[in-house]
Amino acid sequence: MGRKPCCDRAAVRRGPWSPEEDEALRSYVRRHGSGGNWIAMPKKAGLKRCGKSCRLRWLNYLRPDIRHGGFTDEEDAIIISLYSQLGSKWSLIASQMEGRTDNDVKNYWNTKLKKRFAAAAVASTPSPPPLSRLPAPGPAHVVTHASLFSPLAIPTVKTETYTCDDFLAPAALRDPLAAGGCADAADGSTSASAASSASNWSTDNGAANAGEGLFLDFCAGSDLGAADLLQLPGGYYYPLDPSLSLV
DNA sequence: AAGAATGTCAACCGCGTAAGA
DNA sequence: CTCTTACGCGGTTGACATTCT
Repeated sequence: MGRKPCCDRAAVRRGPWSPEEDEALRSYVRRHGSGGNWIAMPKKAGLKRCGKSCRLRWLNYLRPDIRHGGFTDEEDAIIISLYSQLGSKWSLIASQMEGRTDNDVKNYWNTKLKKRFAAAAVASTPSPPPLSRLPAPGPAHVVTHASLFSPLAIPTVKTETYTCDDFLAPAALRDPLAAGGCADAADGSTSASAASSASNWSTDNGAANAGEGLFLDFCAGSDLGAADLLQLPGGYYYPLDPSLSLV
């Protein structure tokens, strides 16, 4: 007993879109917009497609401002940082990035970033965490993304597009990093303007982190400048270059 | 060269919810 | 209010491409 389908599956085409269908959809939306009704639109546009399918095709592929692939380090940083704060709110994350769709960001996370992230976590396990961060005694911890970060309250969601600067460490924090010191939490002060990015730099671990099971202690080696690290909530760092070795 | 394994990404599915009747 | 409808979203699937053995 599933939910009833949104359209007659026997009467609609499914699977990959042909160039002709793309063109029909594109030209219809250009002339009329979606008309505020995706369900009725395919019929008007002469398409034998489900309205949902049309909407998805337009939003994820045909929209003129879409960019595919070629994610930059800055975009990686944005995704990782926002994921650490928001979780799998792909539409929210994508909305902070020019020309990216939730589907694109989700796919990119699942196929690339997640693995880099997992590899970093594995690489960090052999070295014991600093005493000040030892987890409280308790049951064995399962290593999940959620377990890597403390919950973080997001006061507001930035409505404009993030820039790379939003994710650069404050100068006071960057200097000790560039000097090769271990990337431990600084004082958390920040001059970042956006509320959410400011929260990125609020590095006070506080009591919220007590009991967290696994800690990523990325220490900056001599070849590892601050620009190569993304700081994550809770005083953690993520190496933007996957080839960088972790201590 | 061929088959298997793995990666990538477009598309689908179904749930939650807002809006309107 | 309740019900219906459509939209938007996140999770998942499956086809195709690429790499490995």
